[in-house]
Amino acid sequence: MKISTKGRYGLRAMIDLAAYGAAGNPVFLSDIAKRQGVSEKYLEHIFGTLNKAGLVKALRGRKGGYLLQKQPDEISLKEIIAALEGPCSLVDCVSDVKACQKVETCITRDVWKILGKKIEEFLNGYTLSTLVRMQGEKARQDTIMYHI
Amino acid sequence: MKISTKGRYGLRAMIDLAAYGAAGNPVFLSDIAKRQGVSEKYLEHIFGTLNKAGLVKALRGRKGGYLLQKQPDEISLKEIIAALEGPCSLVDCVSDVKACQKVETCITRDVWKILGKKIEEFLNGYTLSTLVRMQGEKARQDTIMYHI
DNA sequence: ACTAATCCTATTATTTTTATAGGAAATAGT
DNA sequence: ACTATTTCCTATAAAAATAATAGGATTAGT
Repeated sequence: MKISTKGRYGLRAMIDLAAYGAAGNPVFLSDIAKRQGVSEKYLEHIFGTLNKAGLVKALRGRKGGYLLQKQPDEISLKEIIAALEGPCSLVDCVSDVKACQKVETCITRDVWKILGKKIEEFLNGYTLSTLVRMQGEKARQDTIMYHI
Repeated sequence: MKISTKGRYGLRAMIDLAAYGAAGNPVFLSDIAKRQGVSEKYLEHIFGTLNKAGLVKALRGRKGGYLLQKQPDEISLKEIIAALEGPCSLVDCVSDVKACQKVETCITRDVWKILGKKIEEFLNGYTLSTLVRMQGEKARQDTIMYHI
């Protein structure tokens, strides 16, 4: 039960994009990759997925780059993770009843289903703007700590 | 973010063991495997893990089989899943700070940490006896439905 | 001794993850 | 038109994790 690099890198990249693209100007993937310490080539794939999911908008050519498709407070963590990691169904039989014969009687399916819902609700509680704000507060906290 | 077959089969097997071994008599792995529709050879591995984790007790030889190491209401889902799937840390840096350089400043780590805790708490809320009871209720419900 | 159960180690096939590589397509500036 | 710089698309591949299978060793009741 781990988040893959796609989800981890992708989320960090989206926060980066929300922070650095706030003014409405497109952000180069190369810059995000550099700041986040991730291979640009790998990030391309991730942004391809995010693009198809309608979460980012790309401008090609020189002076191109990426923009958020919606406002940071309208993009929930759930959407991002769902796009990159697939739906939060912890077992296949929750989203696809044909995945198991015992669907009707199996109690564990119910438990996994509830937990999946809980995870979704949790992720729905955070938007990109939430995270950007938290990130800012954390950085400031660190600075204060450093000066003491 | 999926539960692997080890976790899925293992949990179902533990519920099975709790239900059929309630009287204190050991249960054959072959019987559990048959009831759960899982390869006996594969279940052996899973029970090896559960054994080392101190969740089940094995009796070898003829008339052998498996017993729960503790009472069904003392075994939480969290213990079972932790034994079979590893700790509920969704990213490595939560349990191992050396896994990433950005640990101090990264806000996503905090989010994953909180979510991991939530999942743990959820799983801690269910014990084997809870699930056996729920299973029983569900079966009864189905029977009633069937008779209508 | 025989039988039936768990235990242990090795092997293997498949799938998923984690990338890398190379070029195509688009666009801004010259 | 040309060039530089960006995203886009497809293919490939190495590594790791998953999902088993196989064969025999060990244990214990009859």
